Amino acid sequence: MSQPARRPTLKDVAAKAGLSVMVASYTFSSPDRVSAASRARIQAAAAELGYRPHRAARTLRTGNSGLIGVVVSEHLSYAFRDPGATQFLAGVAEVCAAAGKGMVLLPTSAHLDPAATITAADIDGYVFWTTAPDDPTLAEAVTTGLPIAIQGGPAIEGTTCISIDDRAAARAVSAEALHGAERPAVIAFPTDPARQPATASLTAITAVLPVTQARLDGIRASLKDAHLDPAQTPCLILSENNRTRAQGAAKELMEQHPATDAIICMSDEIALGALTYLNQQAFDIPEKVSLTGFDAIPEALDRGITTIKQDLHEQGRLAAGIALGDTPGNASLTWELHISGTTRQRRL
Amino acid sequence: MSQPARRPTLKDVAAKAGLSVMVASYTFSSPDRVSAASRARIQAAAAELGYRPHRAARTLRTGNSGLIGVVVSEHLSYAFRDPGATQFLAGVAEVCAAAGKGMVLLPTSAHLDPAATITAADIDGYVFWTTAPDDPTLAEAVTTGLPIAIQGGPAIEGTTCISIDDRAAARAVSAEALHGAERPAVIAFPTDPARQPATASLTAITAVLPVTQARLDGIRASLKDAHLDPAQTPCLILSENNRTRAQGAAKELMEQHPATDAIICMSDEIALGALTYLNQQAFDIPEKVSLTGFDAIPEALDRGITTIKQDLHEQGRLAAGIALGDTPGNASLTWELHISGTTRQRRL
DNA sequence: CTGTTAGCGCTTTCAA
DNA sequence: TTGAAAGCGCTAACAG
Repeated sequence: MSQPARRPTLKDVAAKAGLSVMVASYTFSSPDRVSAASRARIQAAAAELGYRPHRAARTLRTGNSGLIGVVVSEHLSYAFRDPGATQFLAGVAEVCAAAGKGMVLLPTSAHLDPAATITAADIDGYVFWTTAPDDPTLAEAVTTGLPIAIQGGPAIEGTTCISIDDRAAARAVSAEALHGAERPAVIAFPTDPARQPATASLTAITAVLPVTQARLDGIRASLKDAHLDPAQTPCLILSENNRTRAQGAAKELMEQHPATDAIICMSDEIALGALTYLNQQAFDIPEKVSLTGFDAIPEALDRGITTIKQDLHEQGRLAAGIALGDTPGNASLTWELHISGTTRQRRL
Repeated sequence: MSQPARRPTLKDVAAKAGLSVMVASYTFSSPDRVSAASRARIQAAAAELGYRPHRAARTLRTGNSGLIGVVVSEHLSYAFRDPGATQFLAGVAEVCAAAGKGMVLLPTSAHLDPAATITAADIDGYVFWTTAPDDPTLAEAVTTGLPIAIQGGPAIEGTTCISIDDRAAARAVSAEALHGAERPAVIAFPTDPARQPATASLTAITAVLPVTQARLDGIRASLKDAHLDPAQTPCLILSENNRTRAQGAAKELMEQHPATDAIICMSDEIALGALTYLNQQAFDIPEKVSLTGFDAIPEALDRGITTIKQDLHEQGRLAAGIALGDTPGNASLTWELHISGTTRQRRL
């Protein structure tokens, strides 16, 4: 009878090589401490047995796991739907891959205990995608004392916030939408987790996510800059950052406010949906209606949307670095106004 | 002097509650074994100390980690770029979230040791996204003896392949493209990892990925069904499943073969790129040129592309279930031909 | 229902 | 350069 299949351990390897467990251990963790001859014997034995280091045992002993935890909002699957999140996470993935680290997408949902979530894996650091200041999962993560990077804020003690100045950028891009406009409107991100779609006056709105709030503030500022009244500016709040919904919202907007001559969209995803509707209806863009987005996703650039360029991919790389233990440099993140075909020229 | 901060252990909790370690352990793992009174005392002590179970220790002891490993091709960031992968992974994510399991995206790249990759985390099962039969990472995963689900194949001993009959589906959708066509062409996925773009006759092509090969075979079969010659059918091979590249390929195709009257695209992503070009050039679709895709991603449905519906999201759910230990049911996966505006009507 | 004992596989510590 | 011992935090297996 052969032995029942059992995963070989260092002990097995050592026995096979006729050396002590420690020589085997050193061979994998600090090869230089071992003589070349011993090293070779251990390696041969390991190969023959199909030995593989046991990660959990190593983690238990050393205290780190080679994994970083990524937390993306309420629905994990959102990570694969939102184009911004997607770009950001691709950057995170790149750094993890280069460092040979794994990336754990942590499940989050209202009915899961945040503590359980955060503990669900042994993790060396966390990356959060845009969340609310009172996110319990975030609070839980902070108590671990591990490095935490948060894209888009909130800026919280014990974490590193990776974010451009959304307020300034939103102000700048809105200003482009507002050239020659008298009756602007806004299509906005959801303002709270419940995600009720709604229409309101711009002054009446506050948002839970810092990013959303900052962009709203920027838009309000640019309205004032242009001597327009936020209280008179309709704002459609979507239930999701999604181009199909945005298309519906644009329809609703133009039917209820047919004189609208500028649509400020809080993201390119929204702008793409609005653009589809406007094109279908053969609105003259930008002459009759101007349109702006935010984020400069490739498709928006292709379709000539005036928007804000920010490098979410690079931000992902940065965030991953911080989660892996880089000391957070104070490199302030840049954005750039990308003026294209959906806005009217600045009058000289 | 206060104690140096140390993460509290079960022992601390037990001591504080004046009970044994095991009562504390049971309180977390099988609460029913413990009297309500003890449970309450343990919970109170745990809360006060900020106790959190130590995952690695539990993993070391029990042998499972609550994590599943996801392997996506060469570039991890591809997981967040390809719309098909994205739908699939959203499904995986959903099941993981519901089960309270984490999802580890394992880094893979040519210069990383596959063994290291597979070992990079303690994992209870694997999900692979479409890979090649000789993928060394896959081979390594198989040696672990853990459950493995592979979307799109290869179908390999020791794994569960989650896939529709791509050949039959490709044959069916191509047949739609070919109604009334005499000079068809194909725009195809990359055929090998080196991903050289190329143009060739359809007969000359073989592909590394089973999915690609099956779709090619199906297309060839439908050409024969229609008494057309695969050897006369140009096939453009892309370097990436990407609509921008597909748009360029469509341009190249129509410039070099202006009489082309049907374009069979291996995915909706490709079809969307081709459609953009054809629309720009004001080709009459479907009268002058018909067009088909594959996968039924939402945008393709919106734009009226004739395509194959398959539920990648559901396949992701299935794959996750298998990786989490479900016994692979033999539910054969279905697909459905979705006929829309980009193909000519079948002649009666 | 509660407690004791042993040990998961590895690496730190210290000694040879 | 190598080795023996100890123990990381937890839970399976068995008593009581």
